Amino acid sequence: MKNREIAKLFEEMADILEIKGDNVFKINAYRKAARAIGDLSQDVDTLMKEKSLRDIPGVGEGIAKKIVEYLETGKMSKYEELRKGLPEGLLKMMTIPGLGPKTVALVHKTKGISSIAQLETAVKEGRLRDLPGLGPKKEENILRGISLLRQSGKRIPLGVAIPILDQMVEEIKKRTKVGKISPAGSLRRMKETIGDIDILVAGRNGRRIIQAFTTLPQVDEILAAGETKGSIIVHGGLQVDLRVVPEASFGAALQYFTGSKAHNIHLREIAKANGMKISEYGIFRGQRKIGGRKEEEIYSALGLAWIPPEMREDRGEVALASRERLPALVEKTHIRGDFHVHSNWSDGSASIEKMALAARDRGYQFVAICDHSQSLKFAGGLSEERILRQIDEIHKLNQKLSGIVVLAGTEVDIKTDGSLDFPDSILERLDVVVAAIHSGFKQPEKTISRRLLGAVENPHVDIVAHPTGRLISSRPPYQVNLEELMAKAAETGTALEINAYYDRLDLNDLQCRRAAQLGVKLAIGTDAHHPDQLWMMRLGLATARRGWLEKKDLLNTWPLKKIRRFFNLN
DNA sequence: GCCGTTTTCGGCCCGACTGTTTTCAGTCG
Repeated sequence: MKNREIAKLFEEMADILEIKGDNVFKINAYRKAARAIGDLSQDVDTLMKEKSLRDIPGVGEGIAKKIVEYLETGKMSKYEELRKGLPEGLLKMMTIPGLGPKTVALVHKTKGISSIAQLETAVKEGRLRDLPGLGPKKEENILRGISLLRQSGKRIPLGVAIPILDQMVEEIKKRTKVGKISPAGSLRRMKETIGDIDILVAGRNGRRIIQAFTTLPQVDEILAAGETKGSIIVHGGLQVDLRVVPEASFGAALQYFTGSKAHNIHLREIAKANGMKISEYGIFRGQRKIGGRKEEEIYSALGLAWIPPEMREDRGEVALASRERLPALVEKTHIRGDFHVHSNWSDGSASIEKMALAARDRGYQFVAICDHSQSLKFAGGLSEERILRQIDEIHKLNQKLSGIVVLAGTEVDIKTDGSLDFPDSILERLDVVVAAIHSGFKQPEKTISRRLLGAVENPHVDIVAHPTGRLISSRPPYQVNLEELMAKAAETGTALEINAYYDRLDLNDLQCRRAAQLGVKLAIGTDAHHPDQLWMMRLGLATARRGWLEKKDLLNTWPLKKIRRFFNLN
């Protein structure tokens, strides 16, 4: 799958054209195409063979030709040509916050600067003073941008950002009187990683609210503090922006700042084509404001159904909203249980009973205890004898507990040779068999795919856990032919997991969507090792919603009876 | 470079903040 690779090339071409001062619309066209290609759930190679590259929105004759050239020859001549004579360092300089293409081009042209290090030295030696538009403040900003880039600049997992947000919102509420307050941006869309946190507040006294915000104890640095916008860096290097708007514009602002950018541009195009204009203050026909207090007013003025934030990525949702054909996304209240938690029998830190009671407190009807299997020594994997004892213990516990059913399960290892870590005689005694790869991540695609396909074909395996093995902040996915895996899972009635652990989210949003298209059922498991981690169901649910899943697609929403039938249990 | 129930040419989202400006450019989201 070369999608990401190609997307990156176009993205880089856009950066280069920007430095060269080329037509901004052409630059945007490249960016738009790059994003669309990066978002594809199907292989571009397949699309090329089907002659349907031009069906990708934003891909026209020119870009399609470039894709074909790259897939056939491994090279893109236009890219090579643009790259020629352009130091790598210039593109790196573009990533310094506050520094854009104009400034990069200026210092390169006039001072021959072509790397971040050279830029830093030049500023410190005062060699940029004579340039137009470069005063002392700007020099200071460049240095700060460089240090900011060095200490952070990375996106953080959603599951790390959410607790930070919750704490800040509490603190702001304590310190000043605010009306409505809501996260916006990628956090509200529940994207798997967050670049910065956006908070939106309805209130009258902007200056006072911004003041309360910029003096929070978490603040490391203040980047901006105006009438309506404050921007800070908190400990750990994360940027948090807060905006204050009047109550009458709150909906418009929430819509606007939630994005995504591509989604908003799409809406604005529709508005413009129909003689309207959208801004964060409302939707207008001429001078007349026709909506803005509520988010729904923006969408309805455009003839669209309200679109859930998780879908706002310009991946086809706008067209569906115009035809009243949006999927009815699965909701929190639909969730009846968790398919994958650990106990202190393996590497969890709480007893089975504690996990069960915590699940009951969350309103669940069932929870599956899926401890590791024998090979996983470092995780305290259960021997055959111990898992039989655990099954007994779970049966006894179910006699005792009311209001929650504990399912006896396992997270059985798929070993490097493709065999499962328990014999069928054990697996057939379990309610839920979750199979997963924990070793041999570097094996070639054919080998890994064969291991996973073997697991899916085993009649006792109900769910394949974290199917790609990626860790968001530290490990790329292993090589697996997902398309083939999904087809086989659909055929055998095996579910694929949405592992909701904050560093996994595996399958991810687009993969979920593709799976559902192919008729695969999904099952969220939090992989919680402690009762305090059960909340991550929220992350798994978000991933499901971002993957456009409906109630029927997700086993967690089904009654236990129906689940048992799907798993072929009596 | 893309795109078309206004268009195959002439458009292509919109506003805040900052800094260095005396009316605006650059950057960001």
